[in-house]
Order: sequence, then C-alpha cells, then structure tokens
Amino acid sequence: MENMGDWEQKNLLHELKQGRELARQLQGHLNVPSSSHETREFLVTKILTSYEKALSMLQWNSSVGDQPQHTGGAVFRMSESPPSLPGSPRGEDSDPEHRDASRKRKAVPRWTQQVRVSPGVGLEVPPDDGCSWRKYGQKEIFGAKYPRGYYSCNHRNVQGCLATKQVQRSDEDPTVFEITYRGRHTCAQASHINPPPTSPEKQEQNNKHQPPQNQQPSQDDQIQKLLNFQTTLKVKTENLDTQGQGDVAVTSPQQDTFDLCHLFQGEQFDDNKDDKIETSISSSLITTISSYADNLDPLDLNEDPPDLAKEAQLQCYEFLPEPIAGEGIEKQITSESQGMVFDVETVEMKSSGEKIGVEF
DNA sequence: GGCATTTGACCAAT
DNA sequence: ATTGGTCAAATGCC
Repeated sequence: MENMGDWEQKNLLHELKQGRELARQLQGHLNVPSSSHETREFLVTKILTSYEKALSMLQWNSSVGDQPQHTGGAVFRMSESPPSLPGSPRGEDSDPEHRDASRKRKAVPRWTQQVRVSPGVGLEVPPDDGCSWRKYGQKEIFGAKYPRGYYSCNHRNVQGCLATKQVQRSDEDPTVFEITYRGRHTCAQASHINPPPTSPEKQEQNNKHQPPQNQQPSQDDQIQKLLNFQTTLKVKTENLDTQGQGDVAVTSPQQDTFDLCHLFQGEQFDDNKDDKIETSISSSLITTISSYADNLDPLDLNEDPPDLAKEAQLQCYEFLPEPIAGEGIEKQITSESQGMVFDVETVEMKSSGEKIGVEF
C-alpha cells in the first residue's frame, strides 16, 4: 500500500465510499416493502461494480509493487499471524539452507478458520475438511481449556507435502473448533481443496523449497465470484418468520469451500421463503460493505494494514430485516479464505444459535 | 505386523 | 524463563 500513489488512493477511497453509499441506499430499499426487486438489483449491481473497481486498483497496485503481502490492504491479511510477515525477516530466513529446518518455526503462510460442529455430534473429533491429516502431536496450551492438536498432511512423507494444521476447541464454545492451517498443500489433493488466502505469495518466495501451488484466484475469478454471489446464492429456511427460529442453509455453486457443510447439517427447506432470506443476506452484505469502507480510511492506506479480522470479530452488527421482524440477526466475520474482501461470514440467528455461512 | 495416535522430550521463538 | 511446535519412541487398535 505504501507504493500506492495519492491519485490511486483517492480513487480507491472514492470507489469504496461510493459503494458504501449505494449500500446504504439499498438498505433503505430493503426496509420499504414496496421497493421493486429491479431497483434492488440495480443497486446491488452498482455496488459490485464499485467494489470491482476498488479490488482492481488494489490488485493492480500489488502486482506492480514489490510488496504483495499488502495486496488488498488489511483485507487479505485478516487472519494471518504477524510473525509470518516478511516485513520482519529473521536471520535464519535469510539463510535457511544452512540450518536444521526440522524443528524451527517456519515462516509459512498461515490462516485460521472457525468451524462449528453440531452439539453432541462428533464433539471429540475435529471436523473433516476433506483433506487427509495425520496427528503428530498434542499439547496443553497455556490459558486454554482444551489441548491443541497438531496435524500434518498424510502425504508428507510420500509427496513431501508440508501442510499442517492445528485444531483447538474454543474455550467459550466447545462446539467451535479453531483450525489454523499452516503451509499450502503441495500434494495431489491440493488440486481439489480450498486454497489459502492470497497474501502469502511473498512468503513463499522465502521458502523456495516449497514449489508454488494453488495459484491465487485471478482477478477475473474474484469478480466472477462476487457476481455469482448475487446471482446464484440461495438461502432456504423454514418457519423463520412464524416461530422466530428455524434451520437455515445456504446453497451455492462454490461448494468447494471449507466449512459450509459443517455449518449446515440436517436442514429442512421451504421453497416459499426464498425472498425473505435473500433480503437478509443482502442486508448482511450491506453491513459488511459498510464496515469495510468505514475501516479503510486514508490513514490505513498509509500504514500497515490493521488486523481487520480481529476488529470485525469484535464488532457485531445487528439489524432487523423487515421481513423477519423481531428476529435479530447477529453477524460476525469469522474467516477469510479465498483472498476476497470478506470471503466468508457467518450469520447467526440469535434465538437459535444457528449459524449460516455466506461466501462471496 | 502395520498403521495411527499418544506422549514426553527437545528445541525454537519470544 | 516460558511457551509453543515438532520429533520420535511407546502404545494401542485393527
């Protein structure tokens, strides 16, 4: 971001603020039952266009600059750990080949996901994420109620895949597993599993022994995902408005994502309620966009990006979508995956504790 | 017997 | 000095 010129900064800010303004307009329309579907659609399209431009600026800036870890500013770093940033290189990293790399902590890409499992079902077993892992350690963590499990890719020996993950149950909510992935899969299964965030590209340059895998999605891919979100995302529910709670599920063509299947188990659908949920999803999108624009001020553009993930987790935005009056929805951004602005968020129904995931 | 998991020890990072 | 990550021997299960 440091290499972004004033002109680009202003343009970026302009696009983001315009997106926020449009989002607010859309929010207003959502609270007016008589508002036409076309109007909402139009505003959504405008919002997406605005954010596509903003994303393009960020991506272009990072591609011409020499600090790709700042791609997307705070956004792409959301869940990554500061020690892995190349801004603070350690001596050993400058000469990795002359050290025993077996036990030192590696400067590998790292990101976190939170996965909730159904209470009472598989509580003792970390959720399956589609990859095959081998447990190689477990440790009591200071201050944590539950031990942390250490897993490495099953193909570590055969294919030299160095991907690892750590699984820790949340102290507050034992049904939630916090899974920290470290390193990318370089094995065969890498082709069909969820890739990590995009920002670690630079870090991989410091780990030349790891062949680059899972190239980050192209900008076109990301834009297409944004478009897909609005055009194909469908949420179904049951009894949401009559009983104040219900099972909620999301269906989306991006089913390769990690945890939707864990979040939605045993749903029942009612095709007649689509409009209501579409409205609530739009509302959450608006809130997300607004919060993003709020957080990205000129100061942020001149400094190291803040850890928006933590901030976002601390900030819960409440809203009451008109069609679901009385049903508070609390949303919380919990994870970043595909290098998008906010790739995955969950929306929790306050009354039932049910969480849904929304990817865009 | 082969494989996965457990667990204590070692060592890096802070 | 303390904490966290990994290794590898021990153990358990099929």
